[in-house]
Amino acid sequence: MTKSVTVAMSGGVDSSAAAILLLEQGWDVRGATMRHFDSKAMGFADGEGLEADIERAREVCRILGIPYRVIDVQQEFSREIIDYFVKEYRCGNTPNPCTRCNPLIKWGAFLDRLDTGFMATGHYVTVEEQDGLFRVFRAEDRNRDQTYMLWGLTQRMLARTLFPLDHLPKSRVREIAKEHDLPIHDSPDSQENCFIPGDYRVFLRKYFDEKPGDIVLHDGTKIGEHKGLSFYTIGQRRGMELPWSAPLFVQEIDAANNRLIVTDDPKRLETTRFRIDRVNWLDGAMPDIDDIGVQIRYNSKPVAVKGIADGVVTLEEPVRAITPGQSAVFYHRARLLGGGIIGRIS
RNA sequence: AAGGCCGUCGCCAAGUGGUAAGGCACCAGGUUUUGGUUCUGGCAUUCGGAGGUUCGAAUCCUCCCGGCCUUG
Repeated sequence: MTKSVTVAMSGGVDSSAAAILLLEQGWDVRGATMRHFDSKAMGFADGEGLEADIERAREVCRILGIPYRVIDVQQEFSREIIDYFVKEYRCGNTPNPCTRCNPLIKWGAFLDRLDTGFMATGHYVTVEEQDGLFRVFRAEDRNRDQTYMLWGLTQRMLARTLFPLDHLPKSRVREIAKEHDLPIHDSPDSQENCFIPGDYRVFLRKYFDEKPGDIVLHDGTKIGEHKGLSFYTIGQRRGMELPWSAPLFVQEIDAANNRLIVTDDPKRLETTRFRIDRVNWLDGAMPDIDDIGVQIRYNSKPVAVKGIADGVVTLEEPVRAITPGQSAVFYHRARLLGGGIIGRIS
């Protein structure tokens, strides 16, 4: 009997190609998309946003001749992701909704509702079973690697997941889509925040009022006024609207005093320690490995970890703009070990 | 009132006769399943105003306007 798998279809090239590959491998393939928010209510125009993605996914499944359905996870998404997103900005943090949505919604509410044993996604990551554990590795096409977003996954989730794109370059994925006459083979790669059209700050204003306050230099001198703390994140350069001899970067968000602390000295953005909360290790526990690197940003190189103890990560060398609310992701070379949420180190 | 200094892009600022550097800010793109970073491109036909000298002026001269400092 053929095993069945549901491909989480985004309406894009990657998940569509994943479905094709699985079909070629002989799987009983179905397609599904999660409806995690109300496109219209969130302010997306017709032809954009989730409903448009759903129609594209539906069309792809029609062409491939596989069943398709939409699974509603709005309640969970609203509670776990949107509320969280707003709350984090409110207290001066910079949330990373994707890394939370993955374990809680996509590999949570969505996966729970599938009627197939497996789920497949269009992520560019590699998974191998070693010593009875599923281990996740960076994609061969490093430019496409998406392991950073998956630090919250567990063995239980990985056991049910397939990543058919693991060894493919993006160019090949596009070819596959084209060979099958999918209308989306040349669709653009990336979106921004999937549930917010345009500027996230406009969205935040529906939940709370932005409160202007002081912009102070690292020595405490007031040099301007900010538009509301949620307009900024650590390391940010744009948006201060302050003429200065050199670029100014956000050094700290002082939510308690509604102040934005900025600096023109990039050295001051560097840190070698940070708190880490809600840690998850893919193996179920912190692996006994010496050579651990941590990546504190989606597009950056990992830095060698000196130690992890009492919820504090110490680095071998300073890193710029470590930002509370963002994800710190641990690696051993190409292998994803786990991650956590960066906290404030008082 | 007199003497001195100064007035160049939103801010800072080069340029003292040869046809407007640069930094910041801002804007537009590229990169990117968060935010941010970063990269690329754009950004004064014009130098407080009006005249004059000159082949040619932001640069020299005259007057006016505005700001700052010093002495009354």
